[in-house]
Amino acid sequence: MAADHTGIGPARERVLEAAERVVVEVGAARLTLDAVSQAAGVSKGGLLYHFPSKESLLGALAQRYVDSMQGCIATARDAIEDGGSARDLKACVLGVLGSDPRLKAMGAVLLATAANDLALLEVIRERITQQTQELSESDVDFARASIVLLAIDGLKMRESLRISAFSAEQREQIVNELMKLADEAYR
Amino acid sequence: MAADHTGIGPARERVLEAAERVVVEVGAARLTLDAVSQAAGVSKGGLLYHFPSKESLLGALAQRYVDSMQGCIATARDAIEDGGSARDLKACVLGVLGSDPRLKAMGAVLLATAANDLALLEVIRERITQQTQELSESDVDFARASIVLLAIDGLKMRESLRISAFSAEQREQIVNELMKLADEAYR
DNA sequence: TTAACTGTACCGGCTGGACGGTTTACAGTA
DNA sequence: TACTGTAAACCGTCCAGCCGGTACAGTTAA
Repeated sequence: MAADHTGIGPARERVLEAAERVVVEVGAARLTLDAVSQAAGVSKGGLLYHFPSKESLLGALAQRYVDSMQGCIATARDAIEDGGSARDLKACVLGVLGSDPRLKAMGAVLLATAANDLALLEVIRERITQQTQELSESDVDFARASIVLLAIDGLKMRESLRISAFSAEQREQIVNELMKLADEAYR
Repeated sequence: MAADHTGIGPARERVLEAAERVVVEVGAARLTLDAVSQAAGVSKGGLLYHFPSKESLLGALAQRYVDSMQGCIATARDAIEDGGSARDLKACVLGVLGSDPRLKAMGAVLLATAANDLALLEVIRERITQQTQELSESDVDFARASIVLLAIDGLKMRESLRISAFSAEQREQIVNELMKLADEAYR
C-alpha cells in the first residue's frame, strides 16, 4: 500500500489534488513536474514513480474530473425525491452547478489538459458523446434539454476561468430557470 | 509602410492569423515564437519587432478575438430585419454560432491565452461584465436571456475543443430553439 | 524481501528573448 | 531627377534557463 505518513491519503491522490491546485493558482503554463511534486509534498522521483510521464498525469487528471462530475451528478440525483422524468436532467444542473468542491477546478483542469495535448480530451469527448446519444434516445425535447446542458457547461466554464459576472442572486435565478427548463423539456 | 511582398497584407495581421493557425493545428502547447514566425513567413526577429514579447502577442490575439466576435454579432444584427426587442439576443445566437470563419478558432485562441496567462482573459472578462450589466438593465427576462448566452458559450466551447457530438440536424434544432428562447425572453 | 518511496545529480532539447546588422520607404534638398 | 539621411521594418544568430525525463543509491514500513 501507499505510504501516507507525510500527508493525507495515498500519494497518488495527493499528487492529483496538488496538480489541480497548481493549475488553479499559477496557471496551466506553470504546471510543471517540479511544481506538482513540490505542492504534493512528494519528491520528483516519487511523482514519476506514480505517473511515468507528464502525459499520464494529465490523463489521470482528466479521468478524475470525469469521475468527479459523474459522482456529483449521482449524489444530486439521489437528493431529488420528486424529479419525475426530468430527474436526470435536473441532477445535472444541481450536480454540476452545486457547491461540491471537487468540481471547482473543473474548467482549469480541462484547460490544462487541452492546452498540453488535445488528445487528452478523448475521455471527455466520450462522455459527451454518450450523453448526447442517451438524450436523443429518450423521449425528451432534445433541443431544450441540450440547451440546459450547454448552459451548464457555459456557466461552469465562465466560473472556472473566473470571467463570470453574475451576482449571487442572478446566479440563483439562472439555476432556478434551468430547473424549470428541465421540467419543460419533458412536457 | 509595412513590407507586404512576401505574403498577404501587413505583417502584423499575418502574424496573428498564423498564430491562430498554429494553435488550431498543433495545439496551444506548441504555440512558440518559432512556430508562429515560421507559419507567418516572418523571421523571429521580425515577429518580436511587432510583438515585443509572447505575452503581447497573446494579448493581441485575445483582443482580436473579442473584436471579431463583436463584428460577427453586428453583422448578424444587421441581417435581422424583424427582430423585435429580441433582436440583440438573436444576433448573438446567429453571430457567434454562425458560419463566419473568423470565429472558428475562437475557443482555441481563448484556450491558448488562458493557458499561458490567466490575466490575459481580462479583456474577455470586461466584455462579459458589460454584457451582463446591459442585460440586467434591459426589460428582458434576465435568467432566460442569460441561459441563451451561456448555451451559446457552451456550444462554442465544445465545438472549438472538438468535443461536441451533435449532428448537423441536432445543431440546427438547438440553434432554432435558442432563437425561440430569445423571443420568449421578451414576452 | 518487496513495494513505495526519497534525494541528488545530471542531461539534451527547446524556448523566450536579446542583439547587431540589413533592407526598405520616404522626406528633404538641390 | 538624383542624391542622401533617417527611421521603420525586418533578418538571423546566439544564449541562458527551464523543463521533462533518467539514473541510481539509499530509506522506510509492512
